[in-house]
Amino acid sequence: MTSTTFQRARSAEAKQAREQAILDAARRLATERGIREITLTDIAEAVGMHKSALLRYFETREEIFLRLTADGWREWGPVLRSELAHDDVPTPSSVAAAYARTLAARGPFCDLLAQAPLNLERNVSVEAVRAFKLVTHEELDGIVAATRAALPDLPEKAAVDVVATAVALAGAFWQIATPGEDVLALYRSDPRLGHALVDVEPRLAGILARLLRGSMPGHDDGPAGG
Amino acid sequence: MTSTTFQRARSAEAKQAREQAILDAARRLATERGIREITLTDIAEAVGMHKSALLRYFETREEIFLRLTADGWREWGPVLRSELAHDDVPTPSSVAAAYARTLAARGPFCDLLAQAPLNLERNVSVEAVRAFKLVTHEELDGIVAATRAALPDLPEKAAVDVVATAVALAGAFWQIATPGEDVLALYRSDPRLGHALVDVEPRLAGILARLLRGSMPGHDDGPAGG
DNA sequence: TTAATAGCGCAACAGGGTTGCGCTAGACTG
DNA sequence: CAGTCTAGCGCAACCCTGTTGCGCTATTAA
Repeated sequence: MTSTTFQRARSAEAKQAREQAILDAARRLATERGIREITLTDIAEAVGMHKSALLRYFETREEIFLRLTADGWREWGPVLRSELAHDDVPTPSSVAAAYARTLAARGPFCDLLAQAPLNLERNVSVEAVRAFKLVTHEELDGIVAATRAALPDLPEKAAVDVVATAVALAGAFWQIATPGEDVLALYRSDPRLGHALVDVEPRLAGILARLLRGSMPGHDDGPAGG
Repeated sequence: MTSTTFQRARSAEAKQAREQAILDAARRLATERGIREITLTDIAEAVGMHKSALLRYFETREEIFLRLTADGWREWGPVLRSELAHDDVPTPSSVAAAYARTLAARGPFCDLLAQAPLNLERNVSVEAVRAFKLVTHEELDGIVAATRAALPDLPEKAAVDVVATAVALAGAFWQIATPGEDVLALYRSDPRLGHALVDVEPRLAGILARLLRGSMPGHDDGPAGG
């Protein structure tokens, strides 16, 4: 890919560059089709090397995507924090909208978020899980802090739950919103399957807004009792 | 399994009984280990037949679990509706608790809920997806109705979102809460990975309660403005 | 008792991830 | 610049799981 004949990576920098090339190729493919559809062979020929060579850079197929997920967190976190920081009059609605907007704009990341606990964290060494979780929790803490800076009354535990909910829903809704062509046609044809068609961003924004409102102090079943 | 020598199923009833035996075996195995771990061979030898014979009852491995998921909805729906109906003084908290209690008591169902849109609905005929979605949506409608009967002020769309959120979170939390033995040990050893340890029921109950409170009319960013 | 039907096991196949072997590119030495 | 050593890579084999075609024979009906 880089040159006509494939070069071997011997220096540390060359190896790191190759590792990055693999991640880039995997990400590009993941953006085109879903993660489920991508095989090691696909990635290998996109990079221009044999699939067995990939596994000298990553211990397993899953580790490649787990790394992409960590990268996704490191990109999404700062973007969301920045949006929250630049929100002049933050309200539950506007904060929720920021979550929904930044997540919905990252389809492949949502795909990864859904896959991570199910498939990705399973066929990987404990060390890899550890590295991944540390990144995740670090970004999560940053997002929690930014959210509470925007909405100071929001308790910390509630803020953690909001982030967890946003991530889980983004993953789930993305999966529901992107079925195969044939299934999509089915949803459109049968009126009874109407709400199988999910519009991720507004749906997510609405739910998170209501969750945030209900998470503010002074709501102990008050407005809804009996 | 049923008798010493395996009997062939020729009558319609016998065939249906065998189909059910396959589902029962798959369910039992799914309760012991996760769904991910179960192969066709496992199910086959639990039933007492060859794996290739399973595929004359189900078009694919995924269809077996998709059918189990539909069964799960048909069991969970009535149980939850009944709990909601017998709630004398329904509040967002008590309704949320009912959701959380009934879901957390159904570990394998949560596992299926997480797997369904990712893996199960993918390698299956459109007809099978259709049948599954019809069951799902029917139960979902019933649950929405029961929820609004308990909390009459809750708008319909908000109720649909609550059910969707409950299901998505139950699936996601279940996956996070049941990693491999080694990963679990990791979580316990490293204090920084503290909130990777999720206690599904109270967590779910808390989030759903706050979501319900925030979904009641008269909360247009009011109590949290500025 | 015989003939027809069709459920099932077997064994082969397909396609994905993973591993061991050996070649040779590429860097280092004198 | 030539020789040597190291280690990155391709190849091919391997494993495991889901899936399919073939043929036997249990089962049922005549």
